[in-house]
Amino acid sequence: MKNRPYHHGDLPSELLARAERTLREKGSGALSLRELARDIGVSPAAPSRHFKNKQALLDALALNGFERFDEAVAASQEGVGESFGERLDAMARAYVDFAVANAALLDLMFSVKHSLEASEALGAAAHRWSEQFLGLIAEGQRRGEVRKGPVERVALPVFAALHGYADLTVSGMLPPEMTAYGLDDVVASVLRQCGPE
Amino acid sequence: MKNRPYHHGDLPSELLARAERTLREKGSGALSLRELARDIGVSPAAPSRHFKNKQALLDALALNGFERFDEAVAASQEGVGESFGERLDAMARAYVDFAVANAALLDLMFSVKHSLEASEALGAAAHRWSEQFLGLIAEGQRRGEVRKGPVERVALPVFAALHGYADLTVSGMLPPEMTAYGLDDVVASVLRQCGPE
DNA sequence: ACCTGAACACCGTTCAAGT
DNA sequence: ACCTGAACACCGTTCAAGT
Repeated sequence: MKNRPYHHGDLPSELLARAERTLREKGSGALSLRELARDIGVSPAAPSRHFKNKQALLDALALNGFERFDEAVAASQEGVGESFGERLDAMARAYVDFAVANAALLDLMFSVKHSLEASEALGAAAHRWSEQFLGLIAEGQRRGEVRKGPVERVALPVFAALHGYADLTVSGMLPPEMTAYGLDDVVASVLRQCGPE
Repeated sequence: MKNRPYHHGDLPSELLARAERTLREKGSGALSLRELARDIGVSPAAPSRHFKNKQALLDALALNGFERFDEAVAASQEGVGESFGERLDAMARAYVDFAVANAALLDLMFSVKHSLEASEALGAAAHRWSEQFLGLIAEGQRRGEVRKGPVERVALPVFAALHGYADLTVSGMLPPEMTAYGLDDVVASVLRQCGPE
């Protein structure tokens, strides 16, 4: 199936793919460029042609993660009702699902230490996602289902609640029995907090 | 001042102290046992007498962090009014202050990968803090300032909002101008969401 | 009991040299 | 253009040996 034109074919994407797999399976601490190269069957110096250093590979992984996150969030809004409650619930569920399925990757995405070049692209990807979120709140306001006020300020507490719940779930700080109704409770309380009047 | 009885005196606590300093100044990635030993003026093998391996030192750091966190949260409740709003505000502020002042440490505390022996002690420390938090909510209910219901379920969305806001602040995902009123907005929205009826 | 010295197997990164 | 081979300076960890 895999056609290696000359030396390898597409080392960069195979590096990314393998890196993400070990990220998922063994955590970010266990990610070694040399091991990656070994598994792929290439010399220890080969990766450096495509990623300046290890951080560059991590940055690429994070960027890729944000893009898929954007897509997942956008997809969650398709074929769902128009009410704010339904749309928020769908988005919250997409958020938490992504977080659970990509725990180590999410950690990377929201980690502080990114190179300067990367944080530009990362900032853009994060911005695209925040635009989706702000759009949801703004539409809720237009429909009169969310209270008035500057959209960023109304959105922040909502964002904090979703992000916090996702983070708590992923880091295992939640009593397991709570995962059953936890998100429902969070969404319900956000709706209560957002309501007009 | 420092009296070195024979070989060093108190290597374990000097290791912890230095480790936390580099954690704060250069992040968790830059923490090296060998460098620590070098700075202290001790052989590379010396640390292993006191911490079985690197993870054990990280565990000890995290545990220590939780203890100080517990204290800071408890201290925030002293000399503050009795209303739920005031007490919640004080606790939220203590939470975020600690998070900002100890970003890398907090990351460690809420990180997934702890050894099994450590996670027992860590779980206990995390439990003590959650007891404080649940106590706050329960008292709010007793005073009729927080709506009724199982205290863990009422508390979870509140906890998620605080934790999420702290995490967003620390990871720099918040537009800087928002840090001025962000926490006020979060606390206000939590109060709205918690209110009875 | 506490630490040293030396060793082992591993890193990330660089750079000449090969194809 | 893409990769290899070899080297460099660093790791964490172990273990005999010293005090």
